Amino acid sequence: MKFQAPKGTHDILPGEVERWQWLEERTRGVMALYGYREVRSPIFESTDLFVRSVGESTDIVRKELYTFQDRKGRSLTLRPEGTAPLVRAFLENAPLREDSQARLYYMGPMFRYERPQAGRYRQFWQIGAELLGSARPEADAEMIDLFRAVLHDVGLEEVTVLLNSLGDATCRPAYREAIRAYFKQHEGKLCGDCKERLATNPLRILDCKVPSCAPVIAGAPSVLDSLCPECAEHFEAVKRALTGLGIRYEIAPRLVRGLDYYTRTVFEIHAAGLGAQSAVGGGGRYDQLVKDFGGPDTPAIGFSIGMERLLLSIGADAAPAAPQADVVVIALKPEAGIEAQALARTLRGQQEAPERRSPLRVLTDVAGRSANSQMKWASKMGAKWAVFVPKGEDGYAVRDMAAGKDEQRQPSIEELRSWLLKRREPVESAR
RNA sequence: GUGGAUGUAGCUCAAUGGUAGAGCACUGGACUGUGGCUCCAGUGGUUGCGGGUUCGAUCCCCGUCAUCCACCCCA
Repeated sequence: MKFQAPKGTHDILPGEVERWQWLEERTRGVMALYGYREVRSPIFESTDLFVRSVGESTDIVRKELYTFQDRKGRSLTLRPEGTAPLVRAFLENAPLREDSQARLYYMGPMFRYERPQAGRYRQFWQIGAELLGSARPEADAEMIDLFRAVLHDVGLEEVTVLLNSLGDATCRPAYREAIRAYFKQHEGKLCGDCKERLATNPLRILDCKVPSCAPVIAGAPSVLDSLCPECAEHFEAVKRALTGLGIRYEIAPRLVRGLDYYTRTVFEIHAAGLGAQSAVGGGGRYDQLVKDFGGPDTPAIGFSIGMERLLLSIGADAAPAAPQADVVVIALKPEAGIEAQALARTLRGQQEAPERRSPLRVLTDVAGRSANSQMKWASKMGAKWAVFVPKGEDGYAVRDMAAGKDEQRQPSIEELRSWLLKRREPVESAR
């Protein structure tokens, strides 16, 4: 074959796409319940937007961006995450700032140049929500509650919420130096990657999974012990709020996220069945980002969920093939093809006024197959009825496919249509 | 960027150093206007791609591309 989908991308086909549509509908429903409104931002942005927000030393910026130049030489990048674009949109569009607490969400593809594996793709989909304008712990709690609500709505209950605080501009630099000094002392016992991190991003060492690093990490000072009083109080208040909402969590002092803009609260939610990539999503507070972008002082918090991972964790059982048609019009003779097509068109009722419309999904063969084959096909399409043309002397023959019996003939098209509509079952949404 | 496994019909898989087979699917038929079961027949593959070894490779070697898994990191 000449062409194939680019590495790390994939097509979502009928049979699978129904699960996506279902997830999207459920998510929109939950977002609406919490009063969040959707923002659809561009899929590419100025490269600087990501470099300056996500951070120059992060892996995402250093080696995972899809960056290109347009015809005027501007450097653009396919978005690797959704928060920075949304903050940009927030600052660019005054209507988003009307409410002192803006509740926004997005849903769409993100792009990162990485080696694909289970639950990881170069184009992947995220659902994200952002709450801008509140520094209060209630905002943190609402975010995590909303995250859980989305998972709950699609049936994912068995999850672990990991919670940590990274401090703020007051206490983090000191902690960063403390940890650098500590690991410097034990540099000899660290793995090669961690030796590099010592220079680039010492906090990341805390997250290392190499067994030989474990003892050194275990002895490292904890972020939580070095929080300034304000950050410590905020963290305590967030924990109290979560408890108040009945949300269980685990404190994860070594949870460090891969984007530089986070301050104070960070969290991840993990689920089973995802292979090595067990996080269905994560997020955190970013109190400085809006200001860094030149906007007003606007504390904010957000999260993102990986849609592939979410679908993976709630089970890959393919949805039963949804019926594709209610009615199949069968041409008994090859010459009846056009008559079949015309009847199908009328039965669909698409020409009717919208308020009178109750369309039947109607298919008819265009491959010129035998009546026998058309019947087999009608079964496969899940049709409830087969209607035969040409019309007989006493009307249209109708067969109930499930019962396997022929119904009374319908003298005219109008009677045939109302007969079918009367017996039509409501279309069930794919699950 | 690193490591391991894999790559044969639409799908799931088999086979042998001598120019590939099954099941399912698909098409037609056995069924006197009409399906689901059963049966019969048929379509369909330059064995991922490119080189090399060999009289000859799908099976051996090298490269490459892709997929899967793991590392890194994250969704």
